[in-house]
Amino acid sequence: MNRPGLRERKKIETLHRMQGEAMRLFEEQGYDETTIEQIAAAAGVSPSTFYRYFPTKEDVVVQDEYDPMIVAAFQDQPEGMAPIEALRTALRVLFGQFTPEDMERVRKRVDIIVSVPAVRARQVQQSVATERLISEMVAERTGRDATDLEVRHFAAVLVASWTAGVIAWSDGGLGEDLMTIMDRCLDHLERGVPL
Amino acid sequence: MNRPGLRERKKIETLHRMQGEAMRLFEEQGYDETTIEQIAAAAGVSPSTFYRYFPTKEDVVVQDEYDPMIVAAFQDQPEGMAPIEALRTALRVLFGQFTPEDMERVRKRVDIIVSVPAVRARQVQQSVATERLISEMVAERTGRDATDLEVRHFAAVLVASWTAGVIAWSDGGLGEDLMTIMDRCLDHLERGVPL
DNA sequence: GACATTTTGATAGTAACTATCATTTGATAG
DNA sequence: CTATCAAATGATAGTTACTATCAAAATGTC
Repeated sequence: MNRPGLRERKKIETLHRMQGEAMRLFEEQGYDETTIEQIAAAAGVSPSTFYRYFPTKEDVVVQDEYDPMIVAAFQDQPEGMAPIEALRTALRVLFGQFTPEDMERVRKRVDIIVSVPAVRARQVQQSVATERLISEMVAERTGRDATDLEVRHFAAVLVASWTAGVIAWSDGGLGEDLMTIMDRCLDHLERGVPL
Repeated sequence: MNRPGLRERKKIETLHRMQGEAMRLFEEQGYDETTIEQIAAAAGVSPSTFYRYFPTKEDVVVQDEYDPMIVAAFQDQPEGMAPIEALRTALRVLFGQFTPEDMERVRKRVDIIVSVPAVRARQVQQSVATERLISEMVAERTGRDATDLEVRHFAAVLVASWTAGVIAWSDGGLGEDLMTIMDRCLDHLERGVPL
């Protein structure tokens, strides 16, 4: 069996070091004021290496490994469960595994995503991929086609709901925790967003 | 009263010429393969002038004058009307004023928005502004606060629904017209996106 | 026609990103 | 342990979007 190996371990370590140093520099001097050269230098690598790990500067903030976890948690839910309910439960399970440090990291990232337009834009590109993922999972679950208007609409609206929740959580200070806000958003959505 | 004047007329003309030439070049040789220098040259202006009209290359596709029209049409709707219904009607009114040529132009723009990630990202930044606009209009109408979670959630989800509709329309070939698709999306949303 | 103001053009510079090739480092077989 | 191969890194040069600044031209006003 393929044990991790020094090579792979070093790569992961380098990746995390670059992300860590980048976040530190962003906090200290701002996103736009930080160059890739600085990030690379702080992490002890060349700019070339930076670009091998992150296709764009924005990715150093946006990139994470949560998507496959969500997919797994979603598919763990029982067949008969309604899609929106399955997703809610999946998120609950995922958050349950997060340490407070994880949450703090997420919050810092979201802060930048919300406040730097270019990063937010990049995040949205990610969301498009997530939408497709949801469309496919939901299509499989309901026996519909993934290109069906209502399936795609469901995915788009759900991602928007989720995003709105995260943003509200991030700039809402320490008011409520993320899951509570998410529940309120999903409830509101299920009722047809009445006002 | 301020009559248009030669100066303003020329500016509008220059703006439209740049957008027109840009769209032509994008169609002919692709978005990424077209430089701002080329667009400026084709429109008979300097690159400096291009940047005075459009802050980014993406804006030449994304920028339009529809937002204020939507706001106006929305505020024309009777007080008592539910927000989602008022918006639906406002859109219907707006589309009614569009010529087939307008629609063709919109479709070409949407094609690029959907297919070029950078442009789509820029469009999303616009959408964030639109969300805020909707939040404020809805807040005024319902007597709530514009920073209220449910108000912001409503705006976010509504913009997502609308966007999903436009995208489906754009790559759905000549199947249905935009307003029909929009109606289906808004209906689906009002019912709580059941599947 | 003279003057003020707005719009444009030209120039130089920064930084993100790409492409390419030589160099180093970790994995592997003998 | 060494020789060899593959993967990862570094260095270099170049393109292009975008910024800042100042001089020149076009337009509006008296």
